[in-house]
Amino acid sequence: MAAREAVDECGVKLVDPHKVELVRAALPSDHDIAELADVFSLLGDPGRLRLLTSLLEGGELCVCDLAATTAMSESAVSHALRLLRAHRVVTVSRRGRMAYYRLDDAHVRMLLDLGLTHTGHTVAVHPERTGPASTAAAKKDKGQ
Amino acid sequence: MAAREAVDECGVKLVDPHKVELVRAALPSDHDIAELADVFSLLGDPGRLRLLTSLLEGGELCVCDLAATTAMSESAVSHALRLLRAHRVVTVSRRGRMAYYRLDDAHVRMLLDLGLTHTGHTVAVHPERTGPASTAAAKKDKGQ
DNA sequence: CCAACATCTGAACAAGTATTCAGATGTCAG
DNA sequence: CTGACATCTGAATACTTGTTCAGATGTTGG
Repeated sequence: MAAREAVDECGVKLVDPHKVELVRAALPSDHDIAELADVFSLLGDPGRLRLLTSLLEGGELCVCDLAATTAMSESAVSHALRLLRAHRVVTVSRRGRMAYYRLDDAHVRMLLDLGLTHTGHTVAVHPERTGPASTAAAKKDKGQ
Repeated sequence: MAAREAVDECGVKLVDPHKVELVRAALPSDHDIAELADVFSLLGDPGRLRLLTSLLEGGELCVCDLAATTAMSESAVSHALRLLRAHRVVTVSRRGRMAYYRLDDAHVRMLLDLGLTHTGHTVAVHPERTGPASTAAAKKDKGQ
C-alpha cells in the first residue's frame, strides 16, 4: 500500500488522493464559500442575532423599539441594520421620521429558525419547515 | 399623540411598548443567544467552512488531506480543527500517527446543509445559480 | 422658518481572531 | 535507540470587526 506517498501538484503529501480529488471537485467555488461565510458571519454576532430574532418575533419594528428589545444603543442598532440592509437581509419602510425594519430573506429566516429551534442542544428536527413565513419562533420550545 | 411617548424602565422612548414587551419576553436568554452566535460564528469563516464542507463530503479525512482540499497550511488546519473540536463540532479518531476527523454535530450539519443548498441566493441576488458543482446537499449522508 | 425629534453616518478606539513560525509531542520503521 | 514523520501547540503578528462619540440628514408641528 503505497497510498501514503502520493503527492499533489503543490508537493503536499496526501493519504487518500482519490477522496481528496472527489472532495475538492465537490466543494463550492471560492465565491460561493465566501458568500455563505458572509451570511453565517452576519448571524454570528449576539447583537445582530437579537436584532434578527426580534424581527422574527415582532414582524416589523422601528429602530428605537429594536434598541429596547436588544438592549443596544440606537447607534449600534443603526450600524447593525445598515449592514443587514446592505446584505438584503432586512428591508426598511420609512413612514414619517420613523424607519420600520423587517426580515426580508427567506434563506436567513430559515437558518435563523433552524438555529433557534436547536439552541443549546440538538433536539427534535423540523425538516418540514421550508416556507419563509413559517417561523417556528411562535412556538418557542425552550422548555425541552 | 400620547401613544408615541411611552418610556421604558431605562428611560428610552418607545413607539410600541406592547409589542416590545412581547418580543422581549419571547427572545432567547443571553446564554442561548451567545451559544447560537457562537455556532454561526464558527461557520462564518471561509477556512472553517471549507473544512466542514470537506468533512461533509468526504466523511472522514486526516489533517494533511484536509489541508489539501481546503488550500490551507497544515498548521492553520490544526488550529481550526482544535476550535471545532472544542465546540464538539468534529471528533477525531487517531490511528497510528494520523488523526482522522469527522463531523459530529447534527445541528451544525443541518445548518451547513441548509446553507449550502442556498449558496448564491442571499447576499447578492443570483438569478440562475443552480449549482455548477454539486452542492453537497445531494449526497450529504456520506459520513455515517 | 424654526426647534424638536428619529435615524443615519464617519472616524477613532478597543477587542477579538486568524495566520504564521518555530518548536513540542507522540508514533512508526529499522 | 535513532531518525523520519504527522500532528499539535504557544507566542507574535496583522487583520477584521463592534462600539462609541459627535455631528449630519431629513421630518414633523407650530
